[in-house]
Amino acid sequence: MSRPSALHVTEEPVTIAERVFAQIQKAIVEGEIAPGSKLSEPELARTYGISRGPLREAMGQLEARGLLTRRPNVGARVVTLSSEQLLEIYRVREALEGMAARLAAENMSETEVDDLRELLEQHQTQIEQQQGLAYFQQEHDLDFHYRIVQGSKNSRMIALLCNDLYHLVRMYRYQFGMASLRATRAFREHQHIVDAIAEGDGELAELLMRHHIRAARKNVERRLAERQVKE
Amino acid sequence: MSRPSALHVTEEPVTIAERVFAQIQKAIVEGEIAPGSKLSEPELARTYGISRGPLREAMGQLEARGLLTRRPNVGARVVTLSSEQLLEIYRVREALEGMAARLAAENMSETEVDDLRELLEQHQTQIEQQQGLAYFQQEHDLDFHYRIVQGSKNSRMIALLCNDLYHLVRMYRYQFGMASLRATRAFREHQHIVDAIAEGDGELAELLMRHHIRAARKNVERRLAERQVKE
DNA sequence: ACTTTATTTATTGTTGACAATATATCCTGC
DNA sequence: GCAGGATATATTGTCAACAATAAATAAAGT
Repeated sequence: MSRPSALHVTEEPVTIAERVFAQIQKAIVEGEIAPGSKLSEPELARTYGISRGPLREAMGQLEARGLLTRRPNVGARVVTLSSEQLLEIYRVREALEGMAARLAAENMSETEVDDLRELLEQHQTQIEQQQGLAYFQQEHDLDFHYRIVQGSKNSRMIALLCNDLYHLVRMYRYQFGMASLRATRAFREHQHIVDAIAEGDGELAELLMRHHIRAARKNVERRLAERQVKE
Repeated sequence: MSRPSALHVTEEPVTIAERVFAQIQKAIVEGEIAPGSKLSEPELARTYGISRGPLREAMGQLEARGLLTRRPNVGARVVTLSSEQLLEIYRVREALEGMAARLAAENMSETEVDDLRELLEQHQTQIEQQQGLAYFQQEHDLDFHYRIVQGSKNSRMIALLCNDLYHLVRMYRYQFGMASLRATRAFREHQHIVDAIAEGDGELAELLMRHHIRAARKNVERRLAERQVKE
């Protein structure tokens, strides 16, 4: 089962396992299948109208993506991403996205940079509509970070972040509604990153991106600490 | 099928799929199953004495690890890692291992650092026996980089590098026999990295590690260029 | 009433068979 | 001899059934 991607070529046959993998992934990320919940193969097979064979294959891929864990003879359970794990992911993101920004500065065409600026304009409109109170990243090509990673032209990095980690991050966002409350600042940081990329300044792009992700991590840390005090 | 790890707890049941996954992974990494070769399910099932169901699950996991690709209705093929892809992996490694070294400087205990120095002593003996001509990294706990990543205590990073990428790197080494010819220099760099970690200097540890990986990448680039001239 | 043991039920892991698809082989025409 | 079409064969994807294991329930003991 090859990994489904957003740029799926429609002539290529798609196995049942691949289709169901995408459906279950979406259901998990969006919380329709709750974190921590036990997955029943017979039930899921009935729900999707397939046999358990391809369902198990789909579940294997979901496990490989970190969205669920499986224990032999016991079954599969959707992950509950602890705050420690979320912070771990931010460390990985800092490293990888920093490097991605550096590579994007080297590899992105002028057209691509223009497209990215246009995306930021859309984001600006969005922020204004929310009166500077929130900055949501939408999926895939509408997500600033996703676009930078694509701009790195490093397929391994793209696979790690866009196929794996970003799903986990989105899952956490659905769960805890962690819209960025640093909207205007985050937006400005995005703009600076694009400026550095446009100038082909890889070192600066990396520095700015790492700082940006680190600030987001610290923000998450702060909010987790606040929540802990509340409990 | 949970990911088999080197620290496998023996009381936990191991499915056939997990067992065969490990066997096939080893066979692929060590070149026993040649890069580029087509995998036949009936043949592999006969070889390992199992049915095709768990074999397919194992192959799904191998695909998730990047060791093979699968096309619907066509079958699976062991990857041939191109030089571009190898260089991509070095970029990812530079980013992740740099961050891992930083985290190791924060998280490793004195005992762990001592153990690491001891490993380096063994490595020194090895280099002397080879008259400074080669510096092989052996598997897992005997591999310097593996140990640093473990020292990061970041499970996500460990999963990405130790469970995924390092297998690919080892596969390439088996294929092209790319023992490090910068033995004494690489060894000295390892020592400096450990020094920085021992001092708890995360920034320096990261800088040194990144430089080390970058030097290795440039070395690979140079050798690929030389080989191209030869052809 | 609570704990332990035994039994039942449901689920997970595996197998072999069938359907669908691709590949290999054979045949015909130029 | 080569190209294209037809046929045969092998492989891949899926299904349903069986075996093994864990969880749930019931029964027995204290």
